[in-house]
Amino acid sequence: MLEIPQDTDRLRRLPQQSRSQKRVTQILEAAARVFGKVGYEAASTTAIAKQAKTSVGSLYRFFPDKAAIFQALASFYMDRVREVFSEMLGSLNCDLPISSVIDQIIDTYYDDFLSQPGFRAVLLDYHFSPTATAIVENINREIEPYFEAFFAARAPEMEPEQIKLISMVTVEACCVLEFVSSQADETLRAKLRAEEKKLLVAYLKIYFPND
Amino acid sequence: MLEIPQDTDRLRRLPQQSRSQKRVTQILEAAARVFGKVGYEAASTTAIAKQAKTSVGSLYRFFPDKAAIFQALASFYMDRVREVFSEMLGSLNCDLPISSVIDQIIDTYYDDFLSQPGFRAVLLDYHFSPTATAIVENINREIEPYFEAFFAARAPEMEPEQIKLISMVTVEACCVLEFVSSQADETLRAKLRAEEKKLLVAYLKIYFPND
Amino acid sequence: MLEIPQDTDRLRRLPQQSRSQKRVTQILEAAARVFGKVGYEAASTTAIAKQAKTSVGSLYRFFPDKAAIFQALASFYMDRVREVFSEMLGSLNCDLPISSVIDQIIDTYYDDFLSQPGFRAVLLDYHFSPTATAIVENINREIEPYFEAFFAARAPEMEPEQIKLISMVTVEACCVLEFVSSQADETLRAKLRAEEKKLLVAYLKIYFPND
Amino acid sequence: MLEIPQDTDRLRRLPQQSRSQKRVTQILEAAARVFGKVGYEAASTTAIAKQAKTSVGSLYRFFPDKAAIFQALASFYMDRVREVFSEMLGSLNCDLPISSVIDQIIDTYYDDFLSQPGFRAVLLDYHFSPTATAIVENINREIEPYFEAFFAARAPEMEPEQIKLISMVTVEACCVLEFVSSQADETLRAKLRAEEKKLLVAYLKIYFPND
DNA sequence: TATGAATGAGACTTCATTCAT
DNA sequence: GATGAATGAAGTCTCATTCAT
Repeated sequence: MLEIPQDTDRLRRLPQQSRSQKRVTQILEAAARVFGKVGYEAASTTAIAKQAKTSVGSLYRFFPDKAAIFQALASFYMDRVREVFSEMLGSLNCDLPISSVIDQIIDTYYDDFLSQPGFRAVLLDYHFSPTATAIVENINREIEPYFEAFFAARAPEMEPEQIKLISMVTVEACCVLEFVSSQADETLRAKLRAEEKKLLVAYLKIYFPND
Repeated sequence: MLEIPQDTDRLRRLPQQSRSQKRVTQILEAAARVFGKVGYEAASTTAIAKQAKTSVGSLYRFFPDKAAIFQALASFYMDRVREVFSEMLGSLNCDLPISSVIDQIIDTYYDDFLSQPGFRAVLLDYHFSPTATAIVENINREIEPYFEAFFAARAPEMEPEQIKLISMVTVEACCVLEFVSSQADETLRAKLRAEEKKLLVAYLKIYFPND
Repeated sequence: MLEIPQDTDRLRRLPQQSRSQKRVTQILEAAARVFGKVGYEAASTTAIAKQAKTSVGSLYRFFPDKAAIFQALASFYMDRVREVFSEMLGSLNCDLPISSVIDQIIDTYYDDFLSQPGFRAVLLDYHFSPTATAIVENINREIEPYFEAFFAARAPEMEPEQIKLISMVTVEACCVLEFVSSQADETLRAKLRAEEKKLLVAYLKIYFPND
Repeated sequence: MLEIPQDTDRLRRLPQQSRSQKRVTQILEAAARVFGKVGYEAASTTAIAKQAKTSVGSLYRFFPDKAAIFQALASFYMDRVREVFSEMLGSLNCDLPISSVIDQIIDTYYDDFLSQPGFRAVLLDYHFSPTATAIVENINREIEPYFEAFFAARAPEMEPEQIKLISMVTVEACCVLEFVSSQADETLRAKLRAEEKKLLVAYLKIYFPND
């Protein structure tokens, strides 16, 4: 649902897709696929172009170099993440039990992001590709502030530092099963996801026992 | 303690290291450093050879190709992981509270494995490098059986499938903070580790409330 | 005065420049600038089109390929050179001392031709660009006949071969300072030009001592 | 005689040509040929490697990039020019008539340098190739000081500035026929060279009438 | 007819792998 | 057995040229 295509609800907002925008989108989608499959370093611009059903030349009309494609992809995801999380955590009914919140968040994060190989590639390559590291801010870092706000609302008396820590753990814990489940079958994935929710809820209950 | 060097207790035990073995060890250590710094793809065999203070030629006497080095490194870590975990989980006093067990396991896993860039590289590249993926079995999968045995001993009546699931989650959860903390400072790392222990213990208490 | 622009007296004479002719002129001017700055090989057709305030597409409507632009530019210069030299050497009063003739010729050659980067580019690239070499006749070769006629008039008894030789040397000598002076400042350029005139006059005095 | 080969008198001086030195020499000779044929921009590193009967890989072991090859070639020629001219002008008997000096100088300059396509390439590309321009000092500028010293010895009372000017003209005049004669046949070349000597001598006689 | 996006051959450069010394 | 120079396939990127709009 969050694939980069132009037919997304989210992207439909753009007035009308000019030829260029369509091309850029094609390339980013292709890049997501290729990076997702083999990683940044092993991804060749030719392969990306082929996936995008264009030529290298066209690709280079839009992106100065390979790193820029990665960066654009990362930026795209960051924007989506920011959008989705801010909307989700902002609009939550404050009386909702934490378990419901976690339920929704994990479902969204998995379905919209972690399930996409391109997103996973950005997450992983961040650790290595010198360019990538220089360019991409850890995407997860983007999400933390939303959790902080959310937790602060629940426990106004809690130390900000404490809240920050819990938020970090929460965010990271969201990725946990990503790595396990990447090769698992559908049924197992579902079970694992359920477990992950339990994991996170159990943890948060320590700090927010009444929610 | 788990650095690959030949001065390890473990390796020194070998009657006496032949010249070849020493050379292989050097190369693997070098590979761990280089893979750990730039990842599999960006690592060059020349760089590894230089780190190992040998020549590419020598390197290729021991390993047929770059993938083989990666594989050997992964195997090495797997063996260590198996050793350490089997020893640790096997020797645990069954009356030990789960929190203590988790405490020890996480400390060991972090200090002996995740703190090593080479180990992290294997973990990350496993997702991409086509060769690597083909070659390396998910290291974590190696650890699960030990947890299964451990949990089965605690809750003999539990469904094997259930146990398997809990083990998977437990193993994965051990990696959680790896990614967060890689750039964090010492103090923060310590705090995060403490949180991670809470996270896992809270989860396991669901299934083993009396431990 | 010899810049290629359409506002030249020479070109304005054309009944009225068709749109096409104007466009061709623009392109050639642009080509002169770009070739003059970076040379034939490094000049890109896009850069030429941009300089000419057209599109590559339009450029290719008039010229089949890059080499053709170079050729056209060279032809243009050759025509100008032929025009100017024939006029100059044809209209000279035969009683004029050789030094005055040289004076005028060198001034004209420098001011109208060699000072133009485009002309220099043609002269230099002639030696390399395989296409260019195949296409362009040595421009200087165009000028020789005029000198030959001129010298023959002065020394009717001289061997034609001898005259040919002197003409070649004369023509080449005109270029001499071009290369030195290209980076020199105004004052130095003037001095060098004066010396060049002396050089040539001294030489010609050998053969035409009374002129 | 000044071709870059290792069998030159000049280069023979090197104690013994190691494998590397031989390879570098091969590459530079090849570069001289290729640059000489098509110019810097149009010369491909592959073509140079092929000419040198090596692989691109080897070429890049010795030179970081194409520009470096050009630079090395230019440096080589500069060194030779400096050597040859300093030796020649330094060792000249001061009583020698100027015509003899010019005779020898022009012969040497032509036979040892200008006849070599590689040398001509360096001379020409100096005007264009941005890298080349940045790198190479105009070789001719190297020669001027030797002429200045030489002329100053002949006419101690002459203004230094005047001497500088004459030297510049002399050096440039040496190149004159280079361009004409590059496509001329043997006989014509000889004749042109003789004329060039006359040209220069006639000019210098203006300033040094008694020599 | 004018435009400039698209194409893809080919240039430069790197690096896994081989092999002569 | 050790070394590291040599090789060349493959990757990134540019630009002459074409063609749909």
